[in-house]
Amino acid sequence: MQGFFQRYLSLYRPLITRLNELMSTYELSYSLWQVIFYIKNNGPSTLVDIANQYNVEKPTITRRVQRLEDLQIVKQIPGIDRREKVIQLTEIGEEVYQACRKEITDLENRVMDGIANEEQMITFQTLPKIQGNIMKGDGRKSE
Amino acid sequence: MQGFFQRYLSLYRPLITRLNELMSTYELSYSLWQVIFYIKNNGPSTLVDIANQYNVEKPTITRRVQRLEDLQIVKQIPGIDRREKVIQLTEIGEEVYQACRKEITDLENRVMDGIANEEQMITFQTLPKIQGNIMKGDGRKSE
DNA sequence: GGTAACAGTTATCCATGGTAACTATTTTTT
DNA sequence: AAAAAATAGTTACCATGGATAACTGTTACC
Repeated sequence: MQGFFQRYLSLYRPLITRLNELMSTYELSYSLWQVIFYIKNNGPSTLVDIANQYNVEKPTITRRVQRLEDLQIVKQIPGIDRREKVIQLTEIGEEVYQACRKEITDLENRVMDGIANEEQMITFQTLPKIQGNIMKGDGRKSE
Repeated sequence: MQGFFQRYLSLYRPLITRLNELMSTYELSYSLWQVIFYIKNNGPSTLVDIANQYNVEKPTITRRVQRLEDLQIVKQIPGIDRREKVIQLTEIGEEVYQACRKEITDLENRVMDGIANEEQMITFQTLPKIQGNIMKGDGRKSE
């Protein structure tokens, strides 16, 4: 499938730019949205939970959470393990989630305009398979 | 198609990391590769040509080309319009192109492992349609 | 020949993410 | 139970990639 990477990657910048525009209304970006999305769908979570989910390092999540705390979108709740910082959505956070969720879903629909349902489904299913193949080949532990 | 963006975006970082690893052998990154690829396939080109192709600003391409000149992968050739900087692959550049082209194509094949040809084709065709929909909605000029 | 448009560069800034080194806890080992 | 190892999080610093604004030359237009 020669040229696949090019096609995949040339969509990235327009898409992420669009998403960030969309969320700038709430002083958010897609990277912050990921955190909101995660704790909304998985309940109160630690920074390590989130870092694992998105395959990024801990300091990256530390920063995202700090910004969300500044925006009063998340707050820390007491946990048993005092090493952990368990965070949760605030009420403001819930509202922001609902508003963004709607806008993102709308965009997801618009973006699929004129594309047959079957094609959408197949693309939807194929992307994670590709990701699996890439991450399988990572072979970090095999040294 | 709820959750599409998440699926699309979660593939980005593993993929670009993999590509950059692959090209670090040649002191390259994917962003530099794009320039090499463009002038290989379109012949001697100006910085504006390249910037237009990838929807990035001119200073971004200035930097990429400077680094490729340092690496002796591209060189400037004389043109009629003395404002323009027409660049072309050097002999070293040609060799690097061939080597990278091969490695990237190999990776493109590996990444599609276990995915039916039909699914590959549909995904391949769907991505640019989505991109079209996003960029259509940009409406920059319509103010 | 003067003005506008264009190609490219420089300087500066922003967003995102990585690594290394550290603190504070908890778990494991002995 | 004390020592060592592992874990969660933070801080400081750096790299990449891209944007904008302001600038220099050069060419096109009238």
